[in-house]
Amino acid sequence: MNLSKTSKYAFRILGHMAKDEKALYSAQQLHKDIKVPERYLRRLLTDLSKHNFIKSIRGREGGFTFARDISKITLLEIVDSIDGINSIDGCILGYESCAFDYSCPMHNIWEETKRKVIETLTKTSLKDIQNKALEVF
Amino acid sequence: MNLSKTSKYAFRILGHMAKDEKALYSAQQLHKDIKVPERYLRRLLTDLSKHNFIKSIRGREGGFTFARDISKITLLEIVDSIDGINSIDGCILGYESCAFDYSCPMHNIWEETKRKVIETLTKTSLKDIQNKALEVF
DNA sequence: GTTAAATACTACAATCAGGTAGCATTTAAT
DNA sequence: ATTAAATGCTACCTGATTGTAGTATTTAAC
Repeated sequence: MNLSKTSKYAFRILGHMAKDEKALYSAQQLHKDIKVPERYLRRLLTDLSKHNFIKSIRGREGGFTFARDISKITLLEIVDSIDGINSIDGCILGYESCAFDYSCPMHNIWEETKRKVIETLTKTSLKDIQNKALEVF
Repeated sequence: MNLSKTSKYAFRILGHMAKDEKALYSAQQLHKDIKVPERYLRRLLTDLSKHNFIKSIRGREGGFTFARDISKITLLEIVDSIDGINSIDGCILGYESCAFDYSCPMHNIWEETKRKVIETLTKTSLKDIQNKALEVF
């Protein structure tokens, strides 16, 4: 169960962009709005556009805008594209082969909790968090 | 939401030791039983004894044994001692000040899930996982 | 066509978690 | 006393993640 800092940044970026889902955002503007280091943010934006969450428009008056319907973009998909599903779904003791017949001592105890986490990440789309907060950061 | 590899190692160690809760384990023996790098394991054992989960007995015929009742040692306490409670309880977007009046866009959505995770870690003690698995690793 | 403002690429620097090594200390067996 | 087998301390190594910088490329405005 591990959410990298980069995934958190991705949540911030896309979550913020979702507030005005049709708008075009420049890296510079986003940097002013959310707390992510500028150059790292820019690199991450390029990355997110390669994963087809957003699309980039180059040149003057360019920027980033959503590539598809934000009600179809789930939080799990975002984490998965950056950290991989195993970062959430893996064995809590870190064993590679923990499943089926041979399971770790915490397997059953942790199963339901993990399911709950994955369920939330799966059923929550960017649309769902669109207008959720004041975001005074 | 972040469980470090070290916390996972701690779970493995203590979980394994719980199988025979009164026994004395040497670092060498533990290294044979669970998959944790030997020197790192030793350092971690010293650390766990400083946190009073186990106690160390030095000298020949020494080793480690539980310092207190394993039904009183919760998984949360273990994570907390290594990663800090914030690694579990912190804001999913990584904001320091996400709480109360000003919260991040995912605050409410994530709250319940987080509560579920913390609940499981809090109510599960080492006693609870004592004889749970085959542990064929 | 030139300029300005944007993204793209690539390499490098810094930080941190994970892992290793050497030597010191302790204590039971002999 | 000596030895062997255990833990304790501290410094260093390594690799992955995070963050920075320089330069190239694209495109609208003029």
